[in-house]
Amino acid sequence: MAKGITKRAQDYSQWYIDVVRKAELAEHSPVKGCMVIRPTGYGIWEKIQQHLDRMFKETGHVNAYFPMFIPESFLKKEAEHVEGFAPECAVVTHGGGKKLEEPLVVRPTSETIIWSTYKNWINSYRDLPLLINQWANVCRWEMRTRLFLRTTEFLWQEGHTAHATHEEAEEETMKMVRVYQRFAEDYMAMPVFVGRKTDSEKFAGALHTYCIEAMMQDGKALQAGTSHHLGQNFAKAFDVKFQDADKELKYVHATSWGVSTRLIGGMIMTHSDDNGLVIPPRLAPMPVVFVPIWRSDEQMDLVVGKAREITKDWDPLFYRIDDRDQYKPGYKFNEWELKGVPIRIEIGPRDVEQNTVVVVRRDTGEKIPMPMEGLREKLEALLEKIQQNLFTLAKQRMDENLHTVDSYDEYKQQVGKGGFFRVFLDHENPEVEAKLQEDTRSTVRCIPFDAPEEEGPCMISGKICKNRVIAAQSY
RNA sequence: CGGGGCGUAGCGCAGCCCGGUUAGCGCGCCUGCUUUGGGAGCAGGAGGUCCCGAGUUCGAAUCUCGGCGCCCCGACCA
Repeated sequence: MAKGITKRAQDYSQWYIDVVRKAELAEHSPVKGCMVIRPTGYGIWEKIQQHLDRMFKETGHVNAYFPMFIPESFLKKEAEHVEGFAPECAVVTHGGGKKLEEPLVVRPTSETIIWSTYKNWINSYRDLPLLINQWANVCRWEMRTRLFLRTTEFLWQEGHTAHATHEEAEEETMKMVRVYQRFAEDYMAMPVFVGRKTDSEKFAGALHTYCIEAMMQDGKALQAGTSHHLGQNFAKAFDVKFQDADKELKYVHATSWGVSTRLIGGMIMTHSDDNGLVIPPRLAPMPVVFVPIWRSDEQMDLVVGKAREITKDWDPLFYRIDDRDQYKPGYKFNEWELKGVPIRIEIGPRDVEQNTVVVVRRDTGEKIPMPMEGLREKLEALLEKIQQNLFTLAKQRMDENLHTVDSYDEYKQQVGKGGFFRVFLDHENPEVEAKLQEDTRSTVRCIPFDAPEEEGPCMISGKICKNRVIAAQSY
């Protein structure tokens, strides 16, 4: 495997870029910071969309679309929101050859344009809850970019809901972060911590933010999805009121939640190895590739013909027969491994004679001889096994790199090596968080939901805290 | 915006310090033959604004000055 990709700790960034490039997922565009998603990468995004969209609809949401341009004044209506987003906004000042009366902001997120519209849609408690999602692109002018993880423009989904009560909005916020958790774990095979963001890390304009945090192979954290309880902040800023059953006029309660193409970056850094990309079966646009092996033209007809015969009733999106004549089998083996296809099937003259094929797992490299009969069912079962195995491996890695630390000295020593740290930290004190970040370049990733109850002194200030938080360096 | 590195064929790079044949190598590409169960071999071939500009010199990819662009590491963030 001399031509593979080497995953050394100090070269982790380079390794990541190599996987993205060599698997032909994406590349930088001529416009700095923007990304061209190639067909292979976009196919994975389509699978993510497909599963998530279904989960949203199962929980009562519908899709809609709102404009990309937002009048600058809209953004300014919610004070915290504008403060949080203004520095990273792209602004359009000219149109039709003339200077615009009011500049248009290219959406960094759509709360403002959506709430200015919801105002017209909501009059009565009978209009609630309003449960809408949109698939869109957004633009954030970040200083430093990295393919999939942080690009100037990126694709995402953003849900925006309106509710009659605080409790109902809270329930929605929690429900959606759990949907993200389920998606990450069951579809991406990526275990996550679920919890609440600290006040300094929460969404600009939210009461609080829930999130899922995943651990990459270098031990760094990746925020993989967020769900915000917006309270009545946007309803008040955009004057969205409804008349309740008790005849009172009330402001609605809002939530918003989103995940982005960053998930693809998370997938890469969770599963890929030195031979390239590893795609969890449920996200694989093409789960199975046949590599026929032949010597002569007659053998080629025989072997390729047999592969076509086996697959004649199969879903064409499930597999591909790689009958390209210009490459040798060894080349194809490596190429499909680089591109992360979960299962490769080798079929040669010997196999045809014995009515068997050789099935090769991308996750373990294991070669399994299988009879041609009932192959499709066996492959489905194996894909499920691979999916489970990838999750188990990632979960093991996360558990192994989860540390419980009480002394700040020890934390400072350990945190640079990667991993998540369960620590007592007075996250209600912004100075403590600021010191943590300055000393260690790490942050509180979340205050986890599913953690045992514990009490202890903050490792920086000594103040007694009711729960441990998860701290780590992050992307 | 700070600190480091780079810019030479489609891609990856050597050459530069110490100026001097026709600017070279690997991959890829084209042609032919042999190959095909883990990245094929041989032979022939195409492909260059040496980032841009100015200067020094008989002579610049190489030295000097100025510019532009990219990558990495920080501050900011999904």
